[in-house]
Amino acid sequence: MTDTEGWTVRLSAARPLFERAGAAELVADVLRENVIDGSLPPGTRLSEETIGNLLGVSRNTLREAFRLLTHENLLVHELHRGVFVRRLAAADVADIYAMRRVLETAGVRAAATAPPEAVREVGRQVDEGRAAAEAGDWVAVGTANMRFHRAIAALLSSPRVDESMARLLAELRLAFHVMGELRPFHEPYLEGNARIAALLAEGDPERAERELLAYFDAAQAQLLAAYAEHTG
Amino acid sequence: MTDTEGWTVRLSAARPLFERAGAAELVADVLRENVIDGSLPPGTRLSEETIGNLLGVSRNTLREAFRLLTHENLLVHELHRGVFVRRLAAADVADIYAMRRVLETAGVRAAATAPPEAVREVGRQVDEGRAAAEAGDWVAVGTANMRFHRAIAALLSSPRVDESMARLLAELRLAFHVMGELRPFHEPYLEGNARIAALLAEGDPERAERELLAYFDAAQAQLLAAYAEHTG
DNA sequence: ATTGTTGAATTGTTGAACAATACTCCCGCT
DNA sequence: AGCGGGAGTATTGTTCAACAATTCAACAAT
Repeated sequence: MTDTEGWTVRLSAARPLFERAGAAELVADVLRENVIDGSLPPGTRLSEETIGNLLGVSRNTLREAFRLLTHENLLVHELHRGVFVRRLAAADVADIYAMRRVLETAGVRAAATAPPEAVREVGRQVDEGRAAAEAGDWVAVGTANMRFHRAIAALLSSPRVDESMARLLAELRLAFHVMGELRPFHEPYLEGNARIAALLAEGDPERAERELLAYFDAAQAQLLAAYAEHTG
Repeated sequence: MTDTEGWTVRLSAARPLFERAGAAELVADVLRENVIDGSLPPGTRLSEETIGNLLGVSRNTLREAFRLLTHENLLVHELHRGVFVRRLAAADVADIYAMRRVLETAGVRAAATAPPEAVREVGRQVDEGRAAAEAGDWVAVGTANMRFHRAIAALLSSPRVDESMARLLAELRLAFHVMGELRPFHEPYLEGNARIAALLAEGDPERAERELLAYFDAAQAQLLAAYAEHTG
């Protein structure tokens, strides 16, 4: 036994692999994927019969999956009318950004006491984004951007914050579908993200926070503008 | 029509009365109550057959209720084993306080731009707590304390923050059951809460934040101490 | 004492049935 | 033509019963 202390934690880390998911969870995963990537646009009605036949599950399990996604704010449930892919109002977009401001600014302020690996992860996502941009893959730039901001919140090392952040970003993707072109929405922020990562790496959280807040204002304004145009 | 602007909000406030809650929601309400007040202690297994017969609902609706509460982090669901009242680990308690620090300090910093009514609500809960303390009702002091902290987070005027905060505090109640006596846990903080409210009212968020952080450290330490004693 | 094995109990999932509600289309009326 | 009203249809809400899959405890074997 060369390893006199670490094997228990390594085993318990592997534990999630054993708690398999039930059918409802699997169905929810599939639907979540299709909602997030836009295959099921906001407003789409999800018929129990149709989806049930499509995925080969019974109505009961399907309803459990619906309930899961409803509580993730990706679907809305109207009594006796069915479930629909959520349509975010402008106020929702603003609220999501409000909460992101809270969580992410707290993240950058915690950078000093965060594990170095967590700080490196922020920079890593900047590189991912740049690589995707050079390849012209703006969808990949978008996901790299999401991961960048998740990494910022993760500086707090709080599972609950991580989960909230993941849910907020998943919700936000519902709003992205109103943006026709992704490039003008993602490209301008590649540089800003790089600046934030650099400021964090060199230990200047105050300026990183200012930079981050500027990003929020710009991105929110841009998104809401597209929103007003799209709905009006 | 003497009322040219307020009737729409009053109507929409009455709206919840019309969208009937399904059976699952009602069952969830009952169970939530019993979990929160300790009738169903952490670790209790909730048998589908037993509870189903007890409440007179079918297994399907019961399972939907279970899922609701699982998503609120009050129950845990283990595949093929059933649902159990959540047992909070010490790490969970610490994490809950970590996220509270994030949300509530953000609330305090937003006090200047928050609606005056929201600031008054903070002070109101201080008074509630004091009144309950004089009456010797330490359970009521506890709920007033919860509402006090919810009011602080509510200074951000963000529905999503409010919901997160409500869930965190509901979770935290699971931990309170290890405290035998409530008085020594709640009484010391009445004065601190009053100071925080006063500092907010007179526009000194920096000191309010310091006071609040001191509260978090003290309460978390006290709770974790009781935890260590109880489990060890 | 540890390791298989068996069997009972519980959960997971399905399909069907019926009730309650919303939606559609057609009819009669103005 | 346009506008209600109403019957019929389609969909969801809820329950129930059955079977499959899995866990758990008791027991047997080594």
